[in-house]
Parts: sequence; C-alpha cells; structure tokens
Amino acid sequence: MNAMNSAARARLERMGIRPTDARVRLLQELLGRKDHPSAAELIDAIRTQDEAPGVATLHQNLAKLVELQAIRRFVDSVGLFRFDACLDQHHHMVCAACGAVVDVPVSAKAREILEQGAMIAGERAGWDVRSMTLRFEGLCPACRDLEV
Amino acid sequence: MNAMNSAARARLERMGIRPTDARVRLLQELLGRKDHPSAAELIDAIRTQDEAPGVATLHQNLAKLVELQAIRRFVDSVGLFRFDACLDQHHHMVCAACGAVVDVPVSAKAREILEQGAMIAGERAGWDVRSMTLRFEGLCPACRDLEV
DNA sequence: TTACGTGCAAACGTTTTGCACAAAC
DNA sequence: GTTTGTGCAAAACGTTTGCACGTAA
Repeated sequence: MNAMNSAARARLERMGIRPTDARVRLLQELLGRKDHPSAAELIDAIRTQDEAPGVATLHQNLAKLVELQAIRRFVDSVGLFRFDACLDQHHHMVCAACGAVVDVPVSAKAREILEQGAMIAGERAGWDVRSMTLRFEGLCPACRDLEV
Repeated sequence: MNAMNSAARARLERMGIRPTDARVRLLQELLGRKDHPSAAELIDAIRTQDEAPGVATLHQNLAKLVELQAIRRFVDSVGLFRFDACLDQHHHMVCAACGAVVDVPVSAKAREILEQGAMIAGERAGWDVRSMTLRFEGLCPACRDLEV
C-alpha cells in the first residue's frame, strides 16, 4: 500500500503536477486495479477507504491525468468513460453480457500485418493514421457458463 | 427518394414491425447516409425535410431497430451513440480532431490472421470470442491539412 | 501573495421513462 | 377493442462549469 502510494506520488511529481491527496489516492487506486473503472467506481473505491472525494475534483483530476498522458481514457459500449493506468499498448476484450473489459495482448505478427493494412487503407483515403485499437467482443468465462 | 422510401419500408415490413412514417423516415435517412449520425443529427436531418419528430419516439425507434438488428449502434470517442444502417462487417477510422468516423475495409488476409489471434487469446483466457472490431485513429484529410 | 487545488451547487447535453392520446390491426 | 406507436413533459444519468474557500509553493 505504501509502495503504491509512493509510486503514484512519484509518477505525479515526475510529470510536474502537485501530488495532492486527492490525486495520489486516485492514481494509486487506478494503479492497483486490473479492470477499467468508471469515474463513479473510482469515487466509490476511494470513498470506502477514507472519506468522500468531490465529484468535480475527481473528474478534473482524471481529465488532467489523461491530458498529461499519465492514464488513458476510453468509452465503453454503453457510453461511459473508463480509465486505465496501464500505458503499454494493448487491446480490449469486452463481455457482451456483463460489460467487463479485460486487456488482451495480440501477437506482434498480427499487429504488424494490421498496422500495414491500416497505413494502406488510410493512405488510400487520404488519412494520417496514427494508432489502431482492437476490440474483441464475446462472453467472459462467468457469463459463458451462465449461457450454457 | 421514392426508391429509398420503399427500401426502408420493405426492410421494416420484412422484420415484422409497422412501417410507420416516423420509422420509414428514420431508416430512409440512415440508409441514405455514409457517415454515422448521432440521434441529434438524425432529428435535425429529418426535421428539415418535413416537420419535427419527437425525441422520445426517435430514441425508441432507434432502440427497436438496433434490437432487431436492422441497424447498428456504437459509441464514439466522446461517448455519443452513433448509428449505422450498413450491416456488412467493416471497421472504423476516426478523426482525432473533428470526430468524423468513416468505414474502412480491411484485407481479408489481415482479418483472418487477426481472428485467429483473437480465438487463441480468448480461449487462453476462457472467453468465447464472437466478434472483432478494429478502430483506427488519426487525422482525416481536412484536419490533416489544417495541422500542417 | 500568488498560483493552484478542492468541492459544493448548479448547469449541461443525451438518453430514458410516464403518460395520455392517436393510429393500426 | 386491443395492441402498438407517438410525442410531450419530466426525470435520470454522467459530465462540466462557476465560484468561494483552502492549501501549498
């Protein structure tokens, strides 16, 4: 817990913004999770540990962290913003039933082929393609069992 | 216009829901567009042609069409629902600057390799992977010129 | 002391729901 | 006459903004 606390603190200092309590707790929570919490889930998670964080502050801090590229933001299939402290390139596998999102590594070869394809498709259409994301949809182990 | 009108009407009848005016106009508009309009954009587009459609009705009808798989719904990068009458499998290329979304075909070979990768990754994690979507991000021709 | 961060409250934009009325089977 | 669809108004939801108050450099 303390290790994570200082990891979060260090990350904040490294990018030149004040490691306030609200920010350290937020980043610490995000670093310690493997799922992709929404703003509301983050508020809940932080609330239970201590007191209550302000909604506005949390959103402001999330926005700042995204802007500084300390975390990533994406939109889930119901239109909710979700956040992710993992900066390595990875793709998402989402459960059609429960909405769970897990990270999935894709083979380097597949990625290479895809990126080539992206460049070709983009250039043909006059686009400047900068990144590529894969999204798999299916059933997670739990929901798969329920369906059968 | 009349051809599209009857195409929309036929599509509605074929799936067993009443081809009311609101629905025909909605589907007709969607069939005639190559972009991926949001609900608000659809309302605007239909409003100018004739009178004003009800917000609730439009959303209800969009939801029904999605449920019946007559159209597709997805979420854009700012969290807005966007709709698409094209049912062929295709991927999306989105502009980081203006948010435009265009369809992009991906070579069959690339897709095949990717799908294999998805199955392997999914099975390894105990998932039942059912589909795969690619999302390219970059700058569309117009925004690209502005940046330079 | 000056810039930055917090958090309440209120505003915002999109989507959803309750309901009475109208139209189609 | 019963089911189905419409559309107004109001609610719900997540997010953003205005602002007064703290807190840290």
